[in-house]
Amino acid sequence: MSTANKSAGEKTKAVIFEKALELFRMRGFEVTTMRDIARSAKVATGAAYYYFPSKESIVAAYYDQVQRRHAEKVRLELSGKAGLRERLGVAVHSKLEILKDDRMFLGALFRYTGDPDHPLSVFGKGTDAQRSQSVAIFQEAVAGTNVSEELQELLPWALWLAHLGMILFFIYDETEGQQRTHKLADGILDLFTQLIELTRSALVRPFVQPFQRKILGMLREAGWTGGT
Amino acid sequence: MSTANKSAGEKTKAVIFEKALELFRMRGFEVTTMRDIARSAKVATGAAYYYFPSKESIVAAYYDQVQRRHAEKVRLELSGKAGLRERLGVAVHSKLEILKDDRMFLGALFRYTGDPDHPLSVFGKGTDAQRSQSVAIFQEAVAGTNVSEELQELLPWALWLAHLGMILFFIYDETEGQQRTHKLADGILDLFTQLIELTRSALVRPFVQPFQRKILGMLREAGWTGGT
DNA sequence: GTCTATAGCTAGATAGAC
DNA sequence: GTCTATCTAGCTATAGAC
Repeated sequence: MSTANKSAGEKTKAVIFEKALELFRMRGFEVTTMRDIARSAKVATGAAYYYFPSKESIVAAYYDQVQRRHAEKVRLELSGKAGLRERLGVAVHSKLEILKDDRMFLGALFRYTGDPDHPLSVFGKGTDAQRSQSVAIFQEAVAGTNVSEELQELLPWALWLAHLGMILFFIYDETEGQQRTHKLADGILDLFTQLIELTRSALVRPFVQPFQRKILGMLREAGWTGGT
Repeated sequence: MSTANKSAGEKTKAVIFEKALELFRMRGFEVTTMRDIARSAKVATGAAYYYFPSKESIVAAYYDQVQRRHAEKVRLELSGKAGLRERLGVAVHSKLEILKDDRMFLGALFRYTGDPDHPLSVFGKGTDAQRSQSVAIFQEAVAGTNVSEELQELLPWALWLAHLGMILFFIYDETEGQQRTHKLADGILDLFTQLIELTRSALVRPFVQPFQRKILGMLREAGWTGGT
């Protein structure tokens, strides 16, 4: 990272990137222009476009960085933690911590959610790779804990989806340190964990099992493949 | 509707609106320009902006129309239907039917989801009115059926949220007549209904009740007020 | 390969004349 | 209420310096 062992180009790219984030954080995504970014990085507008084909692509690059950091953080903090609930807490809260100063422009990530063909659509083909990486983090959190095989497959996706919802809530959350989001996240994770517990209870299983089966069947019919 | 009993301005506005939808449907939202719309409606660009302050505001007007139609349709089809499951089916499927030709540009509705302050953000203050109207439709569907008071309050919001998700899925659904979405919708509504049934079963209630309470408490802590 | 300077296109949005 | 002219900003293109 930082300035060591980098070609001139990589340095310039890094400066543009950092200045862009600085402006996004200070003023917001919409109002920040590529001209502003270039000026702030002391390069020509063309240079900014040389490294980032679009303004959104800077946010995409930012999110790549977020995911690298998240993966690293989770790997670190997860070692030694065995309980499912605790592991899920690490995965979710560390993500929110990484994002904590960037609520101002995080919304740009959701801009093309409703446009299947856009390269930056959250659910689109263009973001397959990032999505898989993100799901993999939740897979890691779930792995090792003793849940059924079906759940081992389904849970990471459900958690990924839930975590997207949490990020959205996070963006809207104006409470100090976004405690409201952290509390909600804990509540949701508690629910997840307790529901999984229910799955195991011999008394309730006959009632819950059909639901589980139904949900899985439904998702498969809806085109969910579990990760292809 | 149509051309009777309208001032000149209202007529122009209607023409611009219809031509815009025509172009959105044919070519999509992004690639359609305000100039295209104005040209197609045989007015100057400025005239289009006189009636619609932004391109997105045309989609917003479209969505207002959708909700009027939806409310009407639901009121009509709901009369005589008493079962909860059946009533929910009416509410959801009629919505999808109204939207069926407009998947190409429906995504524009989700553009500002991540921007709390934008007037067209799905969860923002600027769309409070539309949101309440939409929730009211689900309230109507739930009303009369015998569910607990707490659920009477919570369900419409949950359904509204679920229906948003369904619309998103709908946009991505390339199957003939979007049957996949309709099937998924049925599956989700089945789940909703069966879970509510569970709530009533004396055998399982002791297990389910705490969950219900926990979810309500969680949502209230997260700022959910149930409709203020 | 890295970058500047500059010019130009497109399209959303606005101001002011009529 | 409608039009013409103009502004702004994302983005492209190019020619040339190093």
